[in-house]
Amino acid sequence: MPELPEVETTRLGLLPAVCGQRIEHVIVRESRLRWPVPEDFALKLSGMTIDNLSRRGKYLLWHCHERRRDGILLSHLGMSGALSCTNPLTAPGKHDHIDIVLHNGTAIRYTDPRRFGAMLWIDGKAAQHPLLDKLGLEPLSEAFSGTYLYAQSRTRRVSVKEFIMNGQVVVGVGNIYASESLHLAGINPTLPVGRLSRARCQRLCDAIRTTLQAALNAGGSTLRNYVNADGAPGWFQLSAQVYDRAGEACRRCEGTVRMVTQGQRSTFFCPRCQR
DNA sequence: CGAGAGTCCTGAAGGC
DNA sequence: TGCCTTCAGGACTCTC
Repeated sequence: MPELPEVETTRLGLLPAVCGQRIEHVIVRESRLRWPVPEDFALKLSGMTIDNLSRRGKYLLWHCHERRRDGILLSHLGMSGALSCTNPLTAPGKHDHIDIVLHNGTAIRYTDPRRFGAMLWIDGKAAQHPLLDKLGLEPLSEAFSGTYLYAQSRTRRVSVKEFIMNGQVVVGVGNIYASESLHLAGINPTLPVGRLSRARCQRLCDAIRTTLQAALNAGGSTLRNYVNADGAPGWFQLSAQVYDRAGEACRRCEGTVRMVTQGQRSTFFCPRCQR
């Protein structure tokens, strides 16, 4: 499932293929995504030139313009979505919901078996949208620090794991990387976040950075059907320290990895070296 | 406002 | 073999 590193990998893969390209037409085969694809979606996109592809959290922002019209295509991969470059003549599969056909003859194909993803259109130049307005800090930005985590968490009673997965605090830390980051930081995921010391918040911040950066360097991770923009599967999960390893030996100490449920999500951790 | 539960969806996995 | 049930998971949305 795409987490921030996968989304960034997708962005980097698509960037050279779409930048400066005019959109010839758009085919919407299935409009029932996370939110219904608007009726006029294809119409709004047609004729637009893609100027840039940026990312905010796990959202991709396709900045477009026409003669006297600007807009942003906002896309999200949900948990099973993928964007790939393809020949538009290639027969679409069962879950190939949208094709964005470019002037150069290639198509950006959006595939998403579970349809948790999204494709929306924002009129105008400003990246203002209810979905973007309340997002927390980018984990790889300067502003994201131990001090920030400490300050934001003082009054909160949720567990540290649920806290770092809250997109209004920090974006892009999904279920896999939350477990991995906490393991690296040596912090028990069930601790109430409001009780973490300054020093531990700093360790956690560093661990989140390190974990996401490592995944980014590796080209994104994958579970089951994730495919990046070049069609190559990632491999980060092969080096997971705790995720999906319940009952197995901790890779850092003599402990055994345990699974617990937090906020209806599974968490993996080593009770021996995460306290 | 914060916390917790509910919701969308389909493929994989397990039980019988 | 095949049907049925359960579960996972991002993140918005609702309820308390």
